[in-house]
Amino acid sequence: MTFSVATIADAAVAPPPMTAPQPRAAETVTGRCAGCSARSKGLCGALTAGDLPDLSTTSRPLDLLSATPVVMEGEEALAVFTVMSGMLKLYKTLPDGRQQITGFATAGDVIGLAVGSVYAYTAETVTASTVCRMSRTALRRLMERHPAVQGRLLAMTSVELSAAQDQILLLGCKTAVERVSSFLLALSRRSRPLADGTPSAFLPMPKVDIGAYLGLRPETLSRVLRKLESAGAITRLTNDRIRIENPAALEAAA
Amino acid sequence: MTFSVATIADAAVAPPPMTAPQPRAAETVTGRCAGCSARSKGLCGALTAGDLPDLSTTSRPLDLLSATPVVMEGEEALAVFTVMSGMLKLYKTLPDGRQQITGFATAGDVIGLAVGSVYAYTAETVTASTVCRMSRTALRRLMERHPAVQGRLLAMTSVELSAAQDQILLLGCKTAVERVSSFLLALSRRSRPLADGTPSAFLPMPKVDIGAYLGLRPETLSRVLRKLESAGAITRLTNDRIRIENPAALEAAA
DNA sequence: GACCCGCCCTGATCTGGATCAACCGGACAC
DNA sequence: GTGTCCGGTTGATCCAGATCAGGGCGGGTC
Repeated sequence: MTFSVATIADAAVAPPPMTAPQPRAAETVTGRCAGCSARSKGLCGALTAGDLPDLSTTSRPLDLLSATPVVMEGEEALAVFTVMSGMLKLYKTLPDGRQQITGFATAGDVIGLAVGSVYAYTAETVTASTVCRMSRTALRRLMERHPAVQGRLLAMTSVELSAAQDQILLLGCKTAVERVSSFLLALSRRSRPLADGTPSAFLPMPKVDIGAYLGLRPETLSRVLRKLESAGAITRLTNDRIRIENPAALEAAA
Repeated sequence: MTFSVATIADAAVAPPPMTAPQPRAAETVTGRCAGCSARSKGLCGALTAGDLPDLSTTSRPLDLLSATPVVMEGEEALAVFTVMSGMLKLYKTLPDGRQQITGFATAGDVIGLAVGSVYAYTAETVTASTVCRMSRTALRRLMERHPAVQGRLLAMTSVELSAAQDQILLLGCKTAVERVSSFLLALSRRSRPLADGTPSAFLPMPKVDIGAYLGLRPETLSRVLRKLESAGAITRLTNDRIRIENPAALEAAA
């Protein structure tokens, strides 16, 4: 059962959470982007403050509940979305329903860039998220007017390509323990350390999604985590937070 | 045992094969690019004939024997290379020696683009090949002078990213039969059909390399090919040429 | 010619992770 | 409260593909 992106995106707009930027009536459209927490990231980081009117008039923020599809594989690629907060999973589906998560998107990431006229993957929120929509034609016009945007897009795509190749290495060569160790290390690099300074990893997505990202069943993931814990490499603080006790041990295992 | 790229590339220049474009003494540098068989592909396709002097003065063709490394993972990324003919394998290596081939490059492909200052993968010829070298600084200058080159680079990187995500799906979800079927179909799309019109696939690389690309051992690859052959989906004409007897059966298996 | 070497193929066996099944505990509805 | 559902965990078993082992063949050198 598929829905059009616009339909879902509009229907699933969440009641405004306190954390999301809410334009006040007196606020100008320029001000909306000026106050954006993701302003320095994503595509927008390539623009100076003077260019903000170009942005504000063409982009529109959306607050989304969790489990909301934003773009659907195979549908016409009409817009791109910059993640402002929250987390999304990007995945591809085989005809028989098997799914492979190709990545998780967080603040600053851009989703929905398509080579052809249709999206190559599905993107769906895993937590309540805020994304900023820009139509494809607006993006094209922005690129023409501001060449730096194209450069930024190239840089971001190159980084993603490199990450995808790392994932190919992981899926093609590594064992279950190596995959999980690599994943936890990568997460811990993007996550703030705990109050006492030890690194940690934040896993808001369900275990089955982590498995679908690493090419493992959730049962296997659970066993590996317990193995790492009993080896003293990690401690499971809560269901979605892991403390890295021994980064060197994880490095060695990855 | 690693060698510097320049050392190997210079040492391994092959005796001029008859098929490679050979600049004659009277030929101008502009003429060299004008006669290039890969002119319309790769980066150069973004340039018009009038821009050829810019290309010819900054790029240099190299004839390479098979099994010659062109760029080495971890070495300083000083140049990019456009493949003019032949085939290269791109791979990443784990500390213990396991290798994952992330792709094969053929005419028109650009290799050596790096996010940071070092190459993220090794590229090595699998057949005798001709590549065209351009320094990173020359590429940067070319992009500044010709914005279309940056656009072309973005398009090529996006296509590669999409291909990498397909490969992630393959490695994360698919069975051995599905992987080989997908691979043969992808190859047959890039390969000319046989004289009688039936599609075919050309596999100049050793079986162990195909395996390293698909995340399979060569023994498994051999068994799967036999299985597909006895199922009537393919016929092995020679060691490096396969006739696709039943594309629909392969599609179904992929 | 004989020999060697690299690549490929085939058979036998092994194993890491998948699959199947059961259970637990927290969130939610009623 | 009770029932249900869903995500996670654990144990038992299975199997696809890895690993181990041997043999064939074509191209190269001497």
